[in-house]
Amino acid sequence: MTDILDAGLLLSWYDTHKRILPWRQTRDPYRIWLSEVMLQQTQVATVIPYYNRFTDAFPDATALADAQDDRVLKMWEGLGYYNRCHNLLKAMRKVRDEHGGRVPDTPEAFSGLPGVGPYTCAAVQSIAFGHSLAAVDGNVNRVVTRLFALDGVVTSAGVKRAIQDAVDSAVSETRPGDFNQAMMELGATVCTPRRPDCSRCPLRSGCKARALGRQEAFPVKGAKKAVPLYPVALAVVVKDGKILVQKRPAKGHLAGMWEFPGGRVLTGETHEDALGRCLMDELGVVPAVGKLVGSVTHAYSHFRVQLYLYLAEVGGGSPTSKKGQPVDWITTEDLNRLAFPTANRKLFPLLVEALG
DNA sequence: TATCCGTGGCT
DNA sequence: TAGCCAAGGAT
Repeated sequence: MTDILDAGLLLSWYDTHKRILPWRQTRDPYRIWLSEVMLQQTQVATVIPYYNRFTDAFPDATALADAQDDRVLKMWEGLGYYNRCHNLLKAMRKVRDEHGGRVPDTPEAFSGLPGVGPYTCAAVQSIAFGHSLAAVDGNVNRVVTRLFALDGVVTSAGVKRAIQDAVDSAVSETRPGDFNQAMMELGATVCTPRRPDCSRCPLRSGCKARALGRQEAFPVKGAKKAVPLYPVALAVVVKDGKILVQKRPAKGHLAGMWEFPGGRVLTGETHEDALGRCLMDELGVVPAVGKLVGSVTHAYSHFRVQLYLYLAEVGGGSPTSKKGQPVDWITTEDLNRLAFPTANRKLFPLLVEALG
């Protein structure tokens, strides 16, 4: 019953054991919001330096709204899920233009902003404004499915409803922000995916999974899909000591990031075939493909790639964007001024060595 | 409901 | 080592 998820026990534990984190040293809704977006699917230790750089460079919502897209994306570089960055920027501009620069203080107004889903809305509105809304994230899923030994795949409608009902009933009316953070803190530091330390858990006496000795059996996950490996051929087109780079489209995979031209090697194609096809489609040029600079592999969420980087030159004509994506010639020093995906960035040392 | 969307740390 | 996982949202 309500004893199983006891907000009083949880809050007492949190008061004693919570970690000191940068976004816990402020009540600024903008900073709390920024931290929540960065923390989506991203670990605390990874976020901290990014959060500190952002708050230094953009101390409030209007400062971020006024910033140039490329500068913000460059600061996000390496954090992943780049649509979070694009949506955050869109949202800040709405805050500036439609809310007088103040973060909306009601769930109704806040939840309509780009990149703000059910979790982020509940987290920000409870932590920053004291609204009694229960936030459900991966930690909460794990803690609650264990407390109540919820069988069934955690992403199924029934289990999701059971989890939401449990936290809705338990969330503190007086300290909802701390309640939400306490649930997540418990999941992150005690009720961990592997080898949870039940001896340190304030809710251990009522935990059904522990009573069954099956803590690690929850949450139940669905079947996982195999991830394909795609070969990708890329070109370092060199001319007058400069390198050709292009910007990815504003939507989709790695939106707005810069990269070397090239693309998937289709079945039956040679690497040179693929480079010829891709550079003609994207830039309207026929490359003279030279030696292989090097190769790296990289894993994304739903597929892996093996990148093969080739030296190349273009003869007559100059590369021109055929798909509306900006194109630029840059020096090796400029590589660090633009936002590149990590997979491309892995190739930089090989490239610098090859161009020696 | 299922899939897409990154990266780094951990075991 | 290879897979798992993390303070999710959009479509």
